[in-house]
Amino acid sequence: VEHDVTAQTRVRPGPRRTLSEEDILDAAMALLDEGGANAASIRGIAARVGVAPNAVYTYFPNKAAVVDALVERLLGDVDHGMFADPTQPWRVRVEALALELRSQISAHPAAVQLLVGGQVGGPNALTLNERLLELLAEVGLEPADAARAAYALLAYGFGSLALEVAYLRGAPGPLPPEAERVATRRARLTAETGRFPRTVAAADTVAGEISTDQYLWGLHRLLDGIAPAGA
Amino acid sequence: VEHDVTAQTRVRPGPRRTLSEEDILDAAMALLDEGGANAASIRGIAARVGVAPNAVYTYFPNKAAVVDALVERLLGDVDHGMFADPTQPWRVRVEALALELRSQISAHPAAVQLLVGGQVGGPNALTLNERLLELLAEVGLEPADAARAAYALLAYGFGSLALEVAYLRGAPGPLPPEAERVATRRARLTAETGRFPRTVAAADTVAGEISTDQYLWGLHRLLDGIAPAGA
DNA sequence: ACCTGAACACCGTTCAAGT
DNA sequence: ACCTGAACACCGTTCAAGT
Repeated sequence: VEHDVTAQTRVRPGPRRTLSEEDILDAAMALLDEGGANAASIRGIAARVGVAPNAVYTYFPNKAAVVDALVERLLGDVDHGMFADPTQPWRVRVEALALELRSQISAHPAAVQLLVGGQVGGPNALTLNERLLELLAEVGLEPADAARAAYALLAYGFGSLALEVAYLRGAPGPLPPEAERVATRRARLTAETGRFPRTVAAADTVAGEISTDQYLWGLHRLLDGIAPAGA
Repeated sequence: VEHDVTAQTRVRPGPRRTLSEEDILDAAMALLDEGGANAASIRGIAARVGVAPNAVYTYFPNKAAVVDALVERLLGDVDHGMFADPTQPWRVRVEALALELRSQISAHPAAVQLLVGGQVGGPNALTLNERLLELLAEVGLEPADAARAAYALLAYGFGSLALEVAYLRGAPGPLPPEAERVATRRARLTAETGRFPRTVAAADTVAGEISTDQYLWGLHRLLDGIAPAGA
């Protein structure tokens, strides 16, 4: 074997701190988007940032912590602009938040599975809940009803997201355009026309409707029930 | 080494069909309940039913198929009794279905994660959707609104379940009693009193309330919005 | 403190082989 | 058709060691 010069320049252990928590989360998110929930592995992240697998444990205690941080960062990217604007009608503000959350999270479909697995109890998650409670208090709901209403709204938004992403079955990549999703859902069902006529008909009826419109329809029915007077 | 008699009685490959699909699902469910979502592995299932890991592939093509079958069986166990009773008021029937689904699924908390990952498009899932659409049609909703309402109800129920189970953070075992869950949720938050006063207050306000009551409150607000006349 | 190689105890899945 | 052992390409995590 010839004299190996590269052996001396080869990466040696030692403090370098070329990485940051953000770098790791960036890598995790990229893997998530490219390869689905399973692709965001510690080993995959390490490979992507060019480091040994166990080096990740210098930045996060375990994989759950990475996932939590990822979800938190995602929630932190939610734009509070219109939601926080007190000059807007409260329904417009709630709708804006609902749409922001939906677009932010469904931009990374695989993250929804992580969301459901985790606690969603980090600072950014709590901040969102806090702002929502403030708004509901402004509307005139007494604390107990505001609490119940916030829970209901959260559950509905959460569930809609899960239904939307269920379409993918964990397949990697971004969500296809809404029209395509609606068409696919319908096509899958047509085989079942005999046994589930109403389900198929329902897919037909709302076929022209993008799923965001269905999402907003339900949201407003819930709001109707919560504050019927239309304060 | 002495003469090994057991070597001849040792299990040999060959057709025996001592197993059934049901046996495999039973094992998967038991592992799920005992050890959480990760415990329901192909290898774990195989070990529990006393077979080599790859023998499972005689019954199911892959792990996803096992999970799908598990979810389908869970939905098949939902009791349609009161929900199917036409003599009952429609709200009572919807509530009965909502409670049945909730109790059935939260009896196996780890299954919720599987539910979110999968399609929930099997025969039993479609049957539930079909019956719900029938009922909404009986109430007098036109097809398009019935479709939207079914979607909204499904999303809400789904999301509530996810929130309920998020409490566990994937820890194995059954859900603790509701009172305990409410107390734990509150205890976790008290550390944050300064930054999230309303969120903490909300946890206090509804602390005496079991989460099923919160679930039903939201359900009825949604129903109020869907059919305000109270038909 | 930050990183390494090596190892441990796992995964899902495939393949060739036995009955 | 149903099962086996062995293997492949993965996991998350830990440990001892290097700088």
